Amino acid sequence: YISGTPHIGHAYTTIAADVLVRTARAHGPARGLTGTDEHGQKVAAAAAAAAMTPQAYVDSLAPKWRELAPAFDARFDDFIRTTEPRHARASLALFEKMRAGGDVYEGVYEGWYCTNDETFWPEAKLVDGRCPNPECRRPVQWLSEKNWFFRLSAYRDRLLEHFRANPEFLRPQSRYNEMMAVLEGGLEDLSISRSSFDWGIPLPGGGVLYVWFDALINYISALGWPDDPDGLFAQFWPGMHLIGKEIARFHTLIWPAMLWSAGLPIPTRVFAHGWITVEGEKMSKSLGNVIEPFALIERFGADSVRYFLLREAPFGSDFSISVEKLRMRHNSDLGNDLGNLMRRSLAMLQKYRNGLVPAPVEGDIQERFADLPALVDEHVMALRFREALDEIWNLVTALNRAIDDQKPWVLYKEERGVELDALLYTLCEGLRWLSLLLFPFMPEKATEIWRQLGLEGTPERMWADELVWGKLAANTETNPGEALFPRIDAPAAV
RNA sequence: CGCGGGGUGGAGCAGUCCGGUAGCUCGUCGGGCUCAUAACCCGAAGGUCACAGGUUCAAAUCCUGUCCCCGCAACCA
Repeated sequence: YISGTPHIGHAYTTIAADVLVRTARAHGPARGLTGTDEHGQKVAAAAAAAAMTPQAYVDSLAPKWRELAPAFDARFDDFIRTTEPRHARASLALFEKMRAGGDVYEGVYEGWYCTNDETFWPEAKLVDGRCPNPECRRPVQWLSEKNWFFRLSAYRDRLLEHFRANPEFLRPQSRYNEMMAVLEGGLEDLSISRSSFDWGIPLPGGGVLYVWFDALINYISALGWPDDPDGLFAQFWPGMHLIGKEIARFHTLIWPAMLWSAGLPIPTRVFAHGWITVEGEKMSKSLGNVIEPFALIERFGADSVRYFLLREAPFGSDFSISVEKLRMRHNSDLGNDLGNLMRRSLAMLQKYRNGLVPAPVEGDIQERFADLPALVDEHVMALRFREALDEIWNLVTALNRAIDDQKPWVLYKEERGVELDALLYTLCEGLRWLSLLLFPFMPEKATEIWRQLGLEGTPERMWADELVWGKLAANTETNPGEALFPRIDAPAAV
């Protein structure tokens, strides 16, 4: 939803989706979509306040949003704005299809309306019969407008059934429970058009589509539905949705009902992640604690931020971030554990074997981590990013430990070449695995590991072909280089 | 009785749905090592799992009640 500029929370969703898509691509075709939702009364009001037309207003904001994903190295295949013609076409087509099926009818939308706030208020919210907005408190009027309604109530039982039969449909559990409670309480029909303002997709008979009704459709309009000229809809729908927890209701109740109504398949799974808070408090301009994504990238690099957001807390629950925590993670996990592992490994290879990779060997590490790729894949596909990274870090730790256990500097001094070669190979091949496995999480740094190992291209490859122990060829010439994650010191005390 | 989340060693968090020796990261202390980004490895200390009842052979985990903290309650991920 387009409003102001993106903050770190938006980046969170974007990054998680990117990791998911990149991991999926390591197994076959996958497509990632993001974009902006640009209609609605709020946008119209904000535009008016800025003395702009709504279109000019959203046009002025959209570029910042389009930059967000690339800034974090998130590569999506498409970026859709709900103000694009392709989206209007699909939205109207879906509307018509639902109407033809008998689920859309004309009705009267009415309630207490505050003209100043341009908002309908439920009776219970009114304060002494006036607008509940503390800064308004004007008298409200009873307004009724003729609108289109969607027979959402008719889908309640089917939704309940679907939820019960597919406990994985909505994750995490807390959101699932919440939606079950809503369903058990019953669903009311939904007004899906507005006639009191005009910033939206115009309907043939007058009025515009309700912003949420059209916004949800972006997932299929971007795939080319209904004409599907490129076959994308056929190939990639139904897909998965990654959203913030506050819009679970729209994505798991209303959206599936809309799709069913039009005879289309519903999303395979919806994952509603939690909020990011700053030092335990909600980010807000008045508190002055907003973390600006572009500033973080400048200081830590996109990959460290990506890593931090997905490693720090279980995906799904709210979590509290701080720049200091990010700095600690950067230094300890990335710099000390991973970066230093690569550095010391390649330094020894350089020193003892002129930087040439010895012949492939198998061993404990290879055996112990044979299942790692499958495990990581399983975790990522279930949005357990933290668990996936925990598993990957077990390999990092195991390699660091192997160095300490086997003391290559002693092996070298005592001229125990076979043992030394075996260890050095294990380290290099382990690093190659790490590069492949970490690519979805940290594309740039993973590629740097790949490069320093002396490999061609990038680690964006099919796991089934590449994550085979022993694939790193003997005599590969490594290119040890700069530290992967240079230490970042705390700002000097003030 | 509005809705939701949470209270677990110094800090930050897992574990709670499907009861069975309380786990991770950071920090602290001690040791090892010297290839490496003052990095790495090993070991130790440290917790009445908010409180009170209950169920059970057994409860952080289930049930009941209480206290405290934090979000939300205009379409903000």
